[in-house]
This record gives sequence, C-alpha cells and structure tokens, in this order.
Amino acid sequence: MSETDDLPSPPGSFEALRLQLMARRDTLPKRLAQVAAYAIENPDDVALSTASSLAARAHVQPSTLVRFAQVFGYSGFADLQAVFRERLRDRVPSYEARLSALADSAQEATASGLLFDGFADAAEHSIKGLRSRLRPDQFDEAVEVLAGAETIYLIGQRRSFAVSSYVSYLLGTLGIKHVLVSSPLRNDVEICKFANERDAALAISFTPYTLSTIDSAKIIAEHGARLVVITDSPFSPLLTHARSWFEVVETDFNGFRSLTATMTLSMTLAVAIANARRERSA
Amino acid sequence: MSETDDLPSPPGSFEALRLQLMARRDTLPKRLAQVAAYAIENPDDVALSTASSLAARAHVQPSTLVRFAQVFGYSGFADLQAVFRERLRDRVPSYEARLSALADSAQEATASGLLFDGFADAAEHSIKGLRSRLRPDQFDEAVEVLAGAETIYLIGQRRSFAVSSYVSYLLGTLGIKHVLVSSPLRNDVEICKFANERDAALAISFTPYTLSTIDSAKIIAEHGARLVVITDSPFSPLLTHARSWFEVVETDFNGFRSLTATMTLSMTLAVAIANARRERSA
DNA sequence: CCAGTTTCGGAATTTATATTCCAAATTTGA
DNA sequence: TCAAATTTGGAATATAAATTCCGAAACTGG
Repeated sequence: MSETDDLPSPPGSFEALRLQLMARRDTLPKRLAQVAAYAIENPDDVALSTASSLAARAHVQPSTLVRFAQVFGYSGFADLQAVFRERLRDRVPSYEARLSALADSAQEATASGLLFDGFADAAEHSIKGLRSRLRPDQFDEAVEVLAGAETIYLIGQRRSFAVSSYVSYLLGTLGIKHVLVSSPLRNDVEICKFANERDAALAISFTPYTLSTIDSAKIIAEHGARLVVITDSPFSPLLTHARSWFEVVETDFNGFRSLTATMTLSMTLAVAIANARRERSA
Repeated sequence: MSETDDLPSPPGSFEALRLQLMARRDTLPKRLAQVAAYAIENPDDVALSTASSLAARAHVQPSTLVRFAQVFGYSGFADLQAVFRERLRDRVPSYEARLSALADSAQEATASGLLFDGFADAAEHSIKGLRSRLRPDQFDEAVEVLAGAETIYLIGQRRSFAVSSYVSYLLGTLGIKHVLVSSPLRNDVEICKFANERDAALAISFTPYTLSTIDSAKIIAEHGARLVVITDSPFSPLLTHARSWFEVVETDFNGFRSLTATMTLSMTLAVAIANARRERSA
C-alpha cells in the first residue's frame, strides 16, 4: 500500500477509539473486525494481557493485533494497549465516585430513567434479601435431591415460566437430562405421568398460584418423584408435596415484582447440580 | 540467609497481600518498606506499569522490586504484579479464588454458598454496570418506537428466550398486543412475514448470536417494521437493521453470565411502553 | 570500634514480548 | 474465470523487560 494512506487519527481516549471501531466496523477485513469485536467486548482483557495471549483468545495471530493497531493510526500494539490501560486507570478510582454522582444526578433524570432506577433498586434489593435469608444447608439438600435424579422435571408458568425455561437452557448446556413441563400458557400434564421415584422436579410458583402448576407438581409427587419448590410464602399450596423448598421474596416496584433473585437462585441451582454430578462420577 | 527461610505464603488475592504488607510493614528493611508503602498507595500503578518505571517512581532499583516480590513468596515481580492486575479486572472473583480466600480467612461457608454469592455478585455488578451506561434518551427512543407499534414482535432464543417470554408475560398482563416469535428451540419465521410498517419488534441476542434470531429480525425489518435490539456488543449483526439499540454487558461468573441486567431493562421497557400508551390515549 | 550479617545498587544476563517480513491464501474487480 | 490487490499466518528478528549476580555499603551485636 502507498504511504499516502490514512493515518490521521490515533484516538487518544477509549471512547474515541470505540466510536472509530463502530464507524469502520463494516469496512474492516474479517480478522481485523474479529479483533475489533473482541476488543470492545473485553476491554479489560486487552488492557491487561500480552499480545500473544490476547491473540490466542481472539483466535488471530499476534501480528494481526499489530496490524490492527496500525490501521487505526497507532505505531503498534503497545501504543493501542496504552489507551485501554488508561481507561482502566481512570475507572477504578471513579467507580465509587460514579455511584454517588449517580445519586446526585438523579434529580434531573427523566421519567423513564426513574422507572429504570426503581426496577434496578428492586432487583438489587431482592438479591440482597435472598442473600441474607438463604441457608446453605437447605441449598445442599435441594441440590442433592436434584443431582440424584435421573430426569428433572421443570414446572413454572406465567412469570415463573421465564425462570424454568432459563433453567432448561442451562441444564441443556450442562448436559443434564430434563423435561420442561410448562409452555408459556399451560402445563403438559400428560408428561408428568411419566415421572417415577428415580426422578425429581423443580416447581416455581408465586401468588397467585397457577392451578395447573399445583396439579402438575402433585401428579409428579404422587408418582414418587421428589419435589423441590421455589415460592414466596410458607403457605404456598405447593409445599404439601415438597421435599425441600426455598422462600424467595421479590421486591415490588410500582406493582411489578422483580424476578432477579429467583433467576439468580435458579442459576446457582443448575450449576450446583452439574458440579455435584461431576463429583459423583469422579 | 539460609534457605530454610520463610516462603510459606504467596498471597493469591489482593486483600490477602494487603494484610501481609501491613502486618510486616515494621519488620521490613528500608527499601522494601518503601516499596510496600508505594504499592499499597498506588495499586493501579503497580498493576499497569513495568518494573523499571515503577522502580523509578518508588525511588528504588528494579532489582529491589524483584526481591520484594520474593520476600513475600512470589517467584518474581511478574508473579506479584498478576495479583494487582487481577484486582483491576472488571469481573467478580472466580469460584476458585473464593475458595482459596475462604481457606485463608478460616471463615465458615459452604461451597454452594460461595457459588450463590458469586452469582449474586455478578447480578448486582451487571445491574450497576447497566445503570451507569444506560442513557435516558436512548431509552425514550426505544419506548417511542415500541409504544407506537400496532403489534410488537418478540424475538429471542436460548438464554434470551427466558427474557422474551418474560416480556411476553408482562405485555400480556398490561394488555399490549404482541407476538412471541420464538419458542425455546426455534423461531417461527412464518409469523415474521405478517409484520408491516405499523409494527415493531424487540430482538434480544448475545454472542454467540443465534442465526435464526438474526434471520427473523431481518425479515421483520424488511417488511417495514421498526426494530429495537438488546445485545452485548456494537458489532452484533442484529444492529444492521436496528432503529434503536441497547448494549447490555452481563458480568460473567465461572463461565456463566448473569441475565439480571437484561431482565431488569426489559421489564422497564414493558412498563414504560404501557405508560406511554396510557398517556397517548389520555 | 570491629567482624559478621544483611541490604542495596547497578551492570550483565536471560527471558519474554512485540514487531517485521514474506510466502500463501483469499478476496476483488474486470 | 482470471489476474491484481489485499489480507492473512507464521517464522525470524529486534526490542524491551525481568531477573540474576556480585561487589559495595549499611546496619547489628559484642
């Protein structure tokens, strides 16, 4: 290439570079685009790694990183990396400061900003609440039940369906045999009749309890499978059949309850089940 | 010195190292104490500088830094620096790190408790991150697009399906006409063809992007409906067709990403759409 | 104040890392 | 479809960094 090429702009700040990357995203050759995507998604990694380890993670050659940097006007990778490091330096001291700045600026926030803040507060509060309430032994108990099962039946409708479908996704990626009993609208009661005493079920339900969720859980329990329940009250009708249960109280904001504590708990369950299985087979 | 010297403890976490430094501060030789003071006061600098530039700023020789590291049980400066870099990385400490920190602190906690704490930290961190990144104007833009639509198409598979099914539930209770294009396993492409220019779509997808999600979004956009996207990178292929988009970076813990920030954002969107509709009709 | 011991500074060495270069592969334009 | 231009992978090289080593200096205890 001729030396009259474009090297007008070695962006000096992370934000400037970020804009450039986005602007030129479509005109960049394949590997360079790959690097650009990786760099934006893992800026910390770019700041702290060596060129070769970074190259390996982004599935390119070290030399590609150097070329990438040069295309954007830097003299080499080190030069580019300096920008990412600068960002890291600034951020850490300002991290706490940003939180308080956020509180200050809440005054001139828009309506939708307030809405988001409210839901975000509710989410954080829910998680904090679950944190203080969750007892490790009850957790271990539930994991034992579910990890010992041949097939895990997942029950949850309406808002709980989001959670059970997520658990289904996680168990799928973890290679754990399971059945998602619920569809968004109703449960497949026929499927529940296949359960036996080697199986277990995870039922998730909050007030007002959906009838078919209770029915499905009951059928599965009557077929001998053990039942783990996530619910919001010790008076939940699901508990009659439960072997082990969690009380999760989601914080309410404007009449809508967060789902984050339930999601976080379920996620932990899924991974803990996989860990327990791995230990058993080892 | 004899080789039976103390090298029992190369602290694995920044906090552990910090404790050691403070404990041994008074028994350390002059230059080493000097380094210790500098390191505690400028941890970012230690993480990001080279040994020699650091040495210059702390007014010691590079070799002193190496000795300093070795006195604390590390093999050399690079080893010590790794601890400072780990602290800087924007992710919650890994499960393994928590386990070893646990061993040091002699605190009582179970393995599954640590797992839950990790996911809970990741969830809170994700929400904090979104809070600081979210711009009210982009939010208003997205709400306008979606609130103005006759029908809202919801697209999201795999992990994102949990979110879009949740949005579907919320929109349902709010009485807002919508279609859930995705099932847990695939998208119903036929349904996308019914979209027209009075409609809008909300597509949710994260790396690695599911092909049929991209296809569905494309078809809907080509039929004239406006597209709002929630994704984790400005390089997401979905953005080609997007009218408005959100970047949501979920924090990773042990290879699993939280979903809470996305859930919280989606929840806010759903309620904001309902509010906007109410204002219009009033 | 002196011998033994520890600590320190700085040059020499080793190791790791970024960079360059060129042939092979791929893409682009005609 | 083919030739020209661009892009890429990977080995070779240059550069920069960490580490070692050893003589000199500074402490320590008697």
